Amino acid sequence: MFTYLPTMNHNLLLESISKHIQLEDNEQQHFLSYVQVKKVKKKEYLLMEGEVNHYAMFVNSGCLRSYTMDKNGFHYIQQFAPEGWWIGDMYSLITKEPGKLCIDALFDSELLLISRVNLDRVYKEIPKFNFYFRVLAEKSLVSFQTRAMENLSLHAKERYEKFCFRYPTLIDKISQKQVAAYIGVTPEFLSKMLHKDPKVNSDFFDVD
Amino acid sequence: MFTYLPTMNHNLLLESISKHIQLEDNEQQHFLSYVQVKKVKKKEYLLMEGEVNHYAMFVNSGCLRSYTMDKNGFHYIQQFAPEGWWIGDMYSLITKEPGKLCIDALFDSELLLISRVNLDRVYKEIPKFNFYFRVLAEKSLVSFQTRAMENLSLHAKERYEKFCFRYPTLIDKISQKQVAAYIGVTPEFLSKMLHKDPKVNSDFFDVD
DNA sequence: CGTCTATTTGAATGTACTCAAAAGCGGTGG
DNA sequence: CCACCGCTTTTGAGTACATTCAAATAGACG
Repeated sequence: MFTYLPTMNHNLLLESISKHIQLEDNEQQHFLSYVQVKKVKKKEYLLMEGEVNHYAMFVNSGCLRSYTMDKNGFHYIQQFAPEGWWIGDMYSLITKEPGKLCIDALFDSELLLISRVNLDRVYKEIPKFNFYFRVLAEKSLVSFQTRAMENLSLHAKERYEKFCFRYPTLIDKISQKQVAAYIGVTPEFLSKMLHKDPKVNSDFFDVD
Repeated sequence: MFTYLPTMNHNLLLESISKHIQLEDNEQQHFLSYVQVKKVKKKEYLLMEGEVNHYAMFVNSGCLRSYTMDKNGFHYIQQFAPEGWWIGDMYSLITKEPGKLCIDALFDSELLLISRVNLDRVYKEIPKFNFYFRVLAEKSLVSFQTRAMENLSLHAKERYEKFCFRYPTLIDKISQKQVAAYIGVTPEFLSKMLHKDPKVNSDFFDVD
């Protein structure tokens, strides 16, 4: 038998889990036996439109993104997943049917994968993971409820500010094109928006 | 001691639960002891902006809505909750902090309420409810992920069609104003949209 | 019946898109 | 190390979708 001792690769994930539930040593090892490490290069696909998503993915380093495409080839980014985030096509994971999301890597990344099949085993064998993933799903739900409303009610500039607030570590790492696809405008418009009216606080220049 | 026999009021809820988990008779009674019935009149508030949401609400009959307001007094409807739906301010329920949602009744309605405190007891005393509410949260998550993307990528007309698809029972019951607040347009624009270009399929009228 | 709210309609306006073309930037190969 | 290629960013002119404001009409409810 293998023993599944936690390695450096698992630190971030175990830390996330320990914030919500307490695992016995054997439970931890049992859980980690269901987890595999995967390294991907920038631009590598983890899921393509129309595929069934077999894995929930936890990002150890790097950054993934999930997005949909419309008939005109426009991208709409559903989520970025920097270090410490989970990502996947929840629809496909739940229903086991082909989904509409693409997932790929914005940078070289290291991931932890847990297959849907193993996830079901985890729920059955270590029921407290129902609690962990319930809490995660609820938090994610709040985040998407908020974004759904923001996408209706806010102008592009305000959506840009929300983006900056939500992903402060990404602003200076990803291209404007990615940001545009997240806030739902064309790259051309985002460029114009960021140039005109450069948010100069005129108070700084007030001279008598 | 009271006994908490299921009444007609609980049928819909028990049905929903039984689709996901199986309860022993004593578990069912235990659960129902945490649930209270509430009747509300049309336009009655269940939660106002800035309040802490103490109850998860299940709609037995009638219909609730949750919405936010912007500085101009515009309404943006996050969700309708017709018969058989859960509703609440998930942010406030999770964090125990004041939320930004308002919840009120579109029609006279009958609700089942379970307080956050009792919900925590349920999770502790009948852990399989973690499974039930995890599955619900995941489904709701998918729905809001989808809507967040739709609100970025679709035109008003397409968002209207999605609304019709999502709430087929509501189309002929609620006012255009409510629909406008859900799809994120002004009532004036929705009115124009529904009048011009009345979706006549010209094939039907093709004469040689 | 009267009042209040929802709906309709029109004209002027604004936010964001489309299309086009030029300039900038990064990586790769010779 | 430079030249080239592909992709991103910038900029402009014209357009489209949706809003604002205003006013008239229709509907709902006590």
